[in-house]
Amino acid sequence: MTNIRDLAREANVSVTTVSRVLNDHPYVANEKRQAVREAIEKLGYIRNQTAVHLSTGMTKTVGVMLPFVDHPYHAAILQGIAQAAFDASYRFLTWQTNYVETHEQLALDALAQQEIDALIVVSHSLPLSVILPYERHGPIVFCEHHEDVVAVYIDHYTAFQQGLAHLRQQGHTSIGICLGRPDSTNSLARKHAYQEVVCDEFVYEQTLTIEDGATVARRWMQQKQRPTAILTASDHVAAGLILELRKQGYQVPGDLSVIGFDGSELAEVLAMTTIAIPYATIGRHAFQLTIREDPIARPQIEVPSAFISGTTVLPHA
Amino acid sequence: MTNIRDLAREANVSVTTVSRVLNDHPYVANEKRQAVREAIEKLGYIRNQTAVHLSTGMTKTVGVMLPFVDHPYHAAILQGIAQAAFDASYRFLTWQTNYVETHEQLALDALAQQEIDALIVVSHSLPLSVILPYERHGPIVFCEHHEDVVAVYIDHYTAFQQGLAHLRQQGHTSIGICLGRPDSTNSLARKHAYQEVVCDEFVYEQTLTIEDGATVARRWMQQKQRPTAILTASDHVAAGLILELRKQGYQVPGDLSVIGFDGSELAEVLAMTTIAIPYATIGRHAFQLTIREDPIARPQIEVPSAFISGTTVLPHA
DNA sequence: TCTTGCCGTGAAACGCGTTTCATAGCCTAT
DNA sequence: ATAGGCTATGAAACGCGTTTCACGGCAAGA
Repeated sequence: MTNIRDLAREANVSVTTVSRVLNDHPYVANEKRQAVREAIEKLGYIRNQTAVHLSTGMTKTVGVMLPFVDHPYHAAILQGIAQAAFDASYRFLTWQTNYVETHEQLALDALAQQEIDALIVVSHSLPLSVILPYERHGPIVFCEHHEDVVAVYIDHYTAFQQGLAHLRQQGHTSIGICLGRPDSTNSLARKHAYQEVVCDEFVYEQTLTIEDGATVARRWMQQKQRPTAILTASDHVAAGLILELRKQGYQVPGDLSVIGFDGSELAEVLAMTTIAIPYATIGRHAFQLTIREDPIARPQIEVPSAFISGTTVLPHA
Repeated sequence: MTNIRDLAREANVSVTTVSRVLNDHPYVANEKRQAVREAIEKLGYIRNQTAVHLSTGMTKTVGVMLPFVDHPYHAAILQGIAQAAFDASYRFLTWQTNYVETHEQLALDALAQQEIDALIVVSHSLPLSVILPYERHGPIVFCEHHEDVVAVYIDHYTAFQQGLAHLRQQGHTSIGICLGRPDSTNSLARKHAYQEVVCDEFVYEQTLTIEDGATVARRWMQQKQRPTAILTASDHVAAGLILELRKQGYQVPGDLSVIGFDGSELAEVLAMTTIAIPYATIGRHAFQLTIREDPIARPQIEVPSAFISGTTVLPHA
């Protein structure tokens, strides 16, 4: 492999000058610049990026810690990160953690070991007390709300309030909710909004996928005391719920009103009442925050959710 | 930042010995090994990975070139890659290209510039004549079939034949197909299978998403001459098609039989007839092929598809 | 007793681009 | 005429871990 010293020799200049040409620095005479360019051409030189990384002390790479790359919600955030990173000529490394703490730790290690310049935590199970000390090695941005961290998030409390208010306006008093991981930050905020207005609790936990939604449907069908409406934590869960109910001969919204969450394509095609979240925007903001200039301040960005009226909610008699 | 020379000084050994301790090499006396460990502890040493990368000439990182990170089909492959890479202590960098050739080129550049050790091409639009020369910089593995390249793929020709044969057995003679990018390798294979058995062609192109499926439904409804069955190139397209038709009062499979493609959760909950593809397996194999020992041979792995009988196909009178 | 051979250790080279600092010529403002 | 500033250029240091090579010591096989 030819390196810049070979180029310098070939072009009769110093390595400094070669480096300047490579980086488009000014203060290089045109003849020398030309000579270096010819040497590059002649010797087929290709810049070694790992050397650049070592030399500059940065990798122009951010890490992304997320539980699953193939779940629609996370993939949508990833999409936003991918786009913003691309625009800024950054790369991103992904740690798919499955919420396993030792796997999450590897992403933190990578930050400490200077493999990445910054870390975006989409979702985590390690406590903040473990994660935050790593901020001394580089910016860490969260995609969910915590006090005193850099974060871009949506207000799940308010979003759920909106959904619940809508159902109550429609006369529903017996309302159920579907949550993901029961103790996640987001679930706690949702449960909080729920418990403020509801007496009889119908909480379905660990619902993440379409299949989980179908499972909720089966549980609902077997219940003696049933809610007349369910607010879910994802369109996929809602879709599984709706489709399974209909498959079994129930009416949605006739027998059960359902509200989704995400504002996905799936909600659109099912004409689902849902709460739209701009996930790609979250990803983009998160990336932007990693490369912000001020490393001291801890900005927080709240992105808005939007209630979308569809055909899966009916007034309750 | 403390480095191994600081450690060597602190522990009264040479940097070589420190390196050996760090890498668990034998031939280090226990006292010295212990002394180095204490120095690491005392000085809070953290290995600089970029230096390791430069020194060893490899990054333990593979690149993934794919059009979209948030499309179910690609995300599923990514999932397999993520898992296999994790198991092998590798990382992966993702280039989301949107099929833009200049973006694809950046992934190739990264391979040449030693940012990644190998590249997995999930899908591409650059011609092979541009891509293959980069094999001299590291292994390149494709997730679709081409002659004389390292590849892991499914036989779309045979898979489509299966679907078509099923429809014909059920008495359908007027059959339509949905394709993605019309000139992609996979689409060509599919079209090939289709044109071998069908006279009247109903080809719906550029279908990738649920929304695209709904669009196909609208087109189908407006057609005078309509197929009685449609074979799609993805479950999402099929789902959009089915749900839109039902929303408009048509019967599936009564008015139109539909076969999906992927074997996704969505197909399962819709009890869709589909062709299941083990995408995660493709991703895993692809990763394995990047770190294979023999860099000369060009192995190919064909992964099987599986016809899954559901409730979206009805015999034609 | 002599030769292998393994254990243990370190100096120095290596991978390679960036950046600091010093130097020098030349022009402009005072 | 002189100080100050800009253009140009290169030597050398820097970032930092790995690896090659050489060498001393000791034990086992010949």
